[in-house]
Amino acid sequence: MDKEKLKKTVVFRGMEDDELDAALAALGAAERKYAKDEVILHAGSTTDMMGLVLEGSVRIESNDIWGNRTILSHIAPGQVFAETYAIVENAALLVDAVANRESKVLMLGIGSAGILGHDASLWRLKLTANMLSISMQKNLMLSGRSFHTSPKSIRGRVMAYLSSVSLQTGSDEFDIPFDRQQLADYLNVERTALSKEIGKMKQDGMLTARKNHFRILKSETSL
Amino acid sequence: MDKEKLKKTVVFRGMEDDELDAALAALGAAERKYAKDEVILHAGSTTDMMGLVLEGSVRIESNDIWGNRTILSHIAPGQVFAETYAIVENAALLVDAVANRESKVLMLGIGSAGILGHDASLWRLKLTANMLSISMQKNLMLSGRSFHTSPKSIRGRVMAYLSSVSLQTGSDEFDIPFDRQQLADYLNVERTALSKEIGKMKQDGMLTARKNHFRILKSETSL
DNA sequence: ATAAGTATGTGGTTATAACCACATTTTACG
DNA sequence: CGTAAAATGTGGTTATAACCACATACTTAT
Repeated sequence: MDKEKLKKTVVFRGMEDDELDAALAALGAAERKYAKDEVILHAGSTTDMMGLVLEGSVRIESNDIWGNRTILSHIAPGQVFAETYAIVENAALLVDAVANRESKVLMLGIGSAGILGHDASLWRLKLTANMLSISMQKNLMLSGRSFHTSPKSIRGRVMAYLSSVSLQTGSDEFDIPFDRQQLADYLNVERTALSKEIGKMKQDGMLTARKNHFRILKSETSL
Repeated sequence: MDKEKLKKTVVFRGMEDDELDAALAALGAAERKYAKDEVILHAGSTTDMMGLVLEGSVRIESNDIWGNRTILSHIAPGQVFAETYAIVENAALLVDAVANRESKVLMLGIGSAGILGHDASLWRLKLTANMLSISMQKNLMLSGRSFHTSPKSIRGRVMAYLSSVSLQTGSDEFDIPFDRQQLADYLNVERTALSKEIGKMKQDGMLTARKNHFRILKSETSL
């Protein structure tokens, strides 16, 4: 297990060699190999360990009761999975974690005893802070997406999304990081329907748009 | 500021008196009063402080560029707000935090310097772990909701939701914590349309449902 | 400069869910 | 109980978005 690589991951970022050693020992770090399509963590079970992908890749997928499969995300080397389930007690996994191809994963016991409870060592503080950072970042993405997809109409979603970008950039003119297809996927709508709606919004004088460049037009009535 | 009450909040849970004192001092804890409808944190700005509601209540609302307001949540005493924005650097608030009525709020500087960086004191570790717990819990809710509302059809959403509950309870027969209206709101669909769809799913032999009690029927074809 | 490929927009059709008005069932409680 | 109130279900209509087929614009490579 390559320590230099580990020290660059989101989990162990900022640690010194001795801290890393202590952390790995305390967390019962165990390197495991999985064959392609081998299930690492099963939906419905609980875990006090999270996974850190070392090599290969892990996919998170859902298989509902009636047999429909949805792939939710891919975890690349250096990234973690199942961290939420490991830390929140008694939370059953709603998804499977499956090796996408032959993969090496470092399993880390951060559950209950793992993170809190004991001494105030520096490695523990750093680890917890790193996990906090991971979690909050994810949180920000999730709540943003939730907010942008909660309006029922396409127009509502576009407005919610563009408002956010406008706030982030502090301007009413900006580029978005999506092309039409990606924006449609993000907003959970169909591409051509999105194109149509953006067209209508132009006609209604709400905005101008050309490719991924948008300008918001506030109508006089909204003052 | 009542220390006993603070020690019961999600933020300071598990701290001893002296740890609480140290924490409050290091975070520059400042009690502030807000009048009804006074804006505590403005959308578009950044903050390195989170709020802990002591008295009254705070609402999180969004006002988009075209003037549409959406109330997203209410924060009760003992609960926190803006914690994500405080910790994730340079993240502009997408929402306003507004006093719902005359309220007392404890502002806590947990940003950048606030939480990591320094000594490995016990209070810092506990605080960070508490924040981690808050964040992960929220995370779990958000990703669940996102997953349950991402299918485009009502049927898809119902299936995703019921699958999750079934996994959590480990059974194909269970009660859900929502009545029809609440489930409709949660899944972001219209109540009567939901009732209809559940009716169709019964006809199709996918499930039986009576009020908030459901039983999943796996058809032979899905083996 | 042209052709090929990709991204975006548009018209028409269909499926679906919102919406409205009301019937029926269930629950609460005097 | 028995009645009022609340929750749930149903039929019919309309609005909306998905879907399909294709036109147009823009990009890239040769």
